[in-house]
Amino acid sequence: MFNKETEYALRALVYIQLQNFSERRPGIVEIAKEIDAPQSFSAKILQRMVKQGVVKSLKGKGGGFFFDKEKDDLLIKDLVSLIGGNKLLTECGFGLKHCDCNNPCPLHDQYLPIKEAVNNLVSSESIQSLAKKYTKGLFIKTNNI
Amino acid sequence: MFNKETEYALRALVYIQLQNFSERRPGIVEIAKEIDAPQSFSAKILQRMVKQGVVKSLKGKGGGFFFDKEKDDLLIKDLVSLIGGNKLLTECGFGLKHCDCNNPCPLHDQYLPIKEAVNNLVSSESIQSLAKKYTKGLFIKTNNI
DNA sequence: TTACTAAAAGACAAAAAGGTCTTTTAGTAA
DNA sequence: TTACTAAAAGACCTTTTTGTCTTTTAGTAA
Repeated sequence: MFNKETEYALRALVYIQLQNFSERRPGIVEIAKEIDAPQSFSAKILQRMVKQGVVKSLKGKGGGFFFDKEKDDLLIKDLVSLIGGNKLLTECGFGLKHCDCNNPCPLHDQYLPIKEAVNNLVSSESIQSLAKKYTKGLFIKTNNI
Repeated sequence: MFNKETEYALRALVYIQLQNFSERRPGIVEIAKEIDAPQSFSAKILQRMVKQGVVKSLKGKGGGFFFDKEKDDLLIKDLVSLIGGNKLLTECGFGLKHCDCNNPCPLHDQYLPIKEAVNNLVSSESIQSLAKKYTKGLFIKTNNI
């Protein structure tokens, strides 16, 4: 559904939030290991996230990544559009440049509800709501990856 | 939703079927132009389709691509799995290697019905059913791309 | 203030996706 | 049988995605 960058960002941010709930600030080595993603690549992605104000970081001993508690939850939709997106949300399944209800491609009728469901998913869930699913004990292992 | 290769194959095959309905066998130059796809790339893709028995071709003057009328309709699902697939159908939205109802990722519950809808789409539509939508006058321009 | 820890920056590299070009082969029609 | 048309084959190229590596900067704690 998402590209690798978005996927790693998603997992990393959920992990950071989960640790933040226990007043911990995980560092990049720990994060990459726990979410099973390449360390340098994850570092690069998180750096971008910090630059864009999505998450904060602290250097030096005891440092790591954390969310600003004052800030609103981060919707998956906003994360996705920040990184560059999910083609499912915008593009025509048949590849037409101008496909809509008035001028539909042959897949349009069946594809539209799928798009809407994806849109609904990314609009209704946030990094925080996903992290809470872990804390609610719905998942046994954090690193079941 | 699909990668470029699948998308071009889909459009090309629908166009071929549509022309076949009028007893025509379009050549690669015509096909590429009508479906708005790179000619050489489309040629390569259709050659693979011929090799795999999905569609037939005839060389020389008056030649071109055509479907074997004796054969069953080609489901989009089968085309997709032939080319290499649609990640939407198989992969976990969160990127977990082992994600299922017993061990769900935090996106699982919302993502599952989406997957099912995609599966339903590709299982219920075929090149022929899509081509028929054009012949039924649902679309004004064939090359509205 | 020194030693250590951790993020920041960005050049570089590998792999995959997407695409082009040239030559060969096969068939048709005149 | 010649000229033409069209697909087949495959080497090669470009761009994007995914990822690595090294150096620098910043902050913390002792």
